[in-house]
Amino acid sequence: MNTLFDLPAQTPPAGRHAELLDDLNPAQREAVTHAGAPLLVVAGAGSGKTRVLTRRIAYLLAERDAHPGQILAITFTNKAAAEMRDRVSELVGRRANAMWVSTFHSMCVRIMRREAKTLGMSSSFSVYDADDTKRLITLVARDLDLDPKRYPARTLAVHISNLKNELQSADDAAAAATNDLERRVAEVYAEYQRRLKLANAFDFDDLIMRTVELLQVFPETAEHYRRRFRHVLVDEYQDTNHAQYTLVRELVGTEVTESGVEPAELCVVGDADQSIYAFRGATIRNIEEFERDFTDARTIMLEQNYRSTQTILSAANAVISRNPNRRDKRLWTDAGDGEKIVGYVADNEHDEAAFVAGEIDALADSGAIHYSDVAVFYRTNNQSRVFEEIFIRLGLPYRVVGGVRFYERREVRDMLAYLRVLANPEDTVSLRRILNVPKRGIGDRAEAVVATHAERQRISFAAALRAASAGEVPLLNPRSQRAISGFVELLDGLTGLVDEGREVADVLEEILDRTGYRQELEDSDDPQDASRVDNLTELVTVAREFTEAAVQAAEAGPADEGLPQPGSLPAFLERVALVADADSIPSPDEEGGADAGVVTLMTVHTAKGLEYPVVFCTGWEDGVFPHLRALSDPKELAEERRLAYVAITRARQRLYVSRALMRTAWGQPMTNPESRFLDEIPADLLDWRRAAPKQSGSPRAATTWGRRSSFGADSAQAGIAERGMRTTSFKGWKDTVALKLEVGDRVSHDKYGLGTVVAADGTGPRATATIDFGASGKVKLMLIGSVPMVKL
DNA sequence: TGCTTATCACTTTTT
DNA sequence: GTGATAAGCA
Repeated sequence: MNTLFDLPAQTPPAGRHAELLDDLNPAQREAVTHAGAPLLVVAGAGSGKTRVLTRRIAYLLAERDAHPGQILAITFTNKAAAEMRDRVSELVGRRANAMWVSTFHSMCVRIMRREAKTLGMSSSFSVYDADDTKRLITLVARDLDLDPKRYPARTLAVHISNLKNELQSADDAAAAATNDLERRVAEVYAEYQRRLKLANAFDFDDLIMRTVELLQVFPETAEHYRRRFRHVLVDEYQDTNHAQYTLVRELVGTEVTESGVEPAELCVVGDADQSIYAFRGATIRNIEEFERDFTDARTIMLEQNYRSTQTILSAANAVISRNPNRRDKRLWTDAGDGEKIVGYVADNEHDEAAFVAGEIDALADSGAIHYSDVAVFYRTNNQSRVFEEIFIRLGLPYRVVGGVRFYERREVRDMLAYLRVLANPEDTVSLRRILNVPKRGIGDRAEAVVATHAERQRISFAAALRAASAGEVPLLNPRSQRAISGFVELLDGLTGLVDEGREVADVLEEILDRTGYRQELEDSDDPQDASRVDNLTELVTVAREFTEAAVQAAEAGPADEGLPQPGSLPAFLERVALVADADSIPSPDEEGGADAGVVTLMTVHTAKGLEYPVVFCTGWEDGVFPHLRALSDPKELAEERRLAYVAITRARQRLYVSRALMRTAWGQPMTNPESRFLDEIPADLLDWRRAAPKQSGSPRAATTWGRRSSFGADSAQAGIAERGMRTTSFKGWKDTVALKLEVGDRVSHDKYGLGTVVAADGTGPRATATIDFGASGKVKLMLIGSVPMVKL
């Protein structure tokens, strides 16, 4: 390791750290050395973004006399944060430890732990993740007597989250509400927020929003952080939402404060073309408007790519260029054209998987690659199944990344809920989760009685539970009361262990024993429960290692400010809440050697930020990728296209694109037309290993279908006649008596593809619609019964 | 209280 | 096809 700055005698004078710059291209160098005005680095895929960021930090320390403590670098994932810290450490040595390199969320937790009291919270607050949030909203919605069909918790949660991302309070939401749903959401939001506070908890969105609030309402607090952080760097800026953008602005400051604190130096790095999280509130507005948001801002474009062949880049450029209103950017490389992109049209998803498996096998046999060089991408998680089936059959080693995560498994979450209650007794969601887990005779009825008591007495659920245990809740039957007393005693006993300072893993073991949780699983004959036991054992191991790591860290140096006692229960819970297991992705370079590694399977979203020598992009069909839900909305379609761009640009040497003519979804077969993105790849870059039958060039499947079947007025019964060979079918639509269509509606038909309603006649069972399917022509269809078509 | 059966609805998910 | 919730019954 190069520990330049730990060796004072050898520290060269300023201006001599040429090695920080000499292997950079001119644009990169400029991004590293730029000083003063806010800087936006537009970093195309594979253009050396991380290198620029880490070098810039090293440069700030070496050449511009910045202190590590003045540096704040913000990322979205812990993995990215860890990588950045490591790479800076390699350049500057241990001094890197004094920097704040963290995710938005852990940064906020860190600030809030210190400032919680200012906002009326205790610093032992819990952090609620999506699942906790949904549970609490379910409770709230039930208490407000909302019909769960009309207002599902999921929907409410999404709306509330969006509001928070826009920094809208419940009052704001109520004031702005224009329809029933919005009014209900505002109501739920207000009550949900009240309950969060009662539970001494923040949800993920709160962490950001309330930190913004803190900085805005308490200028002296804001100034404290501004004084401290003179350099703020933000990675993946295209993924920031409004709240995060505001947070950055507040941290940096926009003008000199009264006491003379200048705005900090800001550097953000991002690529609007790789923005794929709009559905979570990310807005590329932040990157597009950077120059307007920050006066005198400077923009530097990184377009030279060090990852892929020119063929791959040309395909990526061609696809992404179809997106409207985008800043033009063209990736290039001096690495040469490389192989053509291999295309394959499979009969069905099994055929597609077999092709992929066969290809991987052949490449591996030829010695050209290791399994770990290969990644298979798909749009949705359920597509992984066919690949797994065939990989298992062929004995191809693989690994699926994503899907149900370790920390989302029920048994793990149950144990964590116990721990959270021990750390924060007011954590109602966790408390109610474990109330009757494992079964101990405290049923829904008893729970409801306690909840009502809490509400009436205006006390917390925890307090009401204690009251119930002491027999102070008259409506409770004696049997339930005994059960509750037993539960309260159990918790008290466990709390005693924590107070004694027993380590987390020991406490976990005790919970597993004393609650009978482990016993119950071991006695079960459900094979799933055996793996649950394994997961719990794993959790104990994780906790054990966590404590050991903390002990070692404590020997290495003093504890960091703003963090819980290392190795403690709160520290463990924080790690689990904010770190999860994102870093479980095997990287190609770590594997190899004697071990050829495994093939990696994942969604395109998960693949962002990764790269592989060989990439299979599968399921490129309209309705799959781009996803059906995105077809009707140009904004969502543009996001799908960015997703395609991300997928393509993950590949270093070889890229495969495949689709299936027919695919089983939700138990029913459906045919999908070729993905429009396939069509957007220039034909000369593609080598079709197997093309679609009966077609030249690559006309849309919908077109072919439409031309072949001669639909006229007399085939108005098409919707019924074709039932047997129906392709798409979704339960919700199958039994619709009549699809209500109006002129101008957009529809998606199983065979004809997308169309626009040009005429609608008749009502009820005689209703018909004339629809213009573009290239497939105009078709008149009956709307009765099973219509293989959806309104978009 | 708790087990069984019916019903539904189904992207993506850094934290 | 699946997994998650809700009503129905022992």
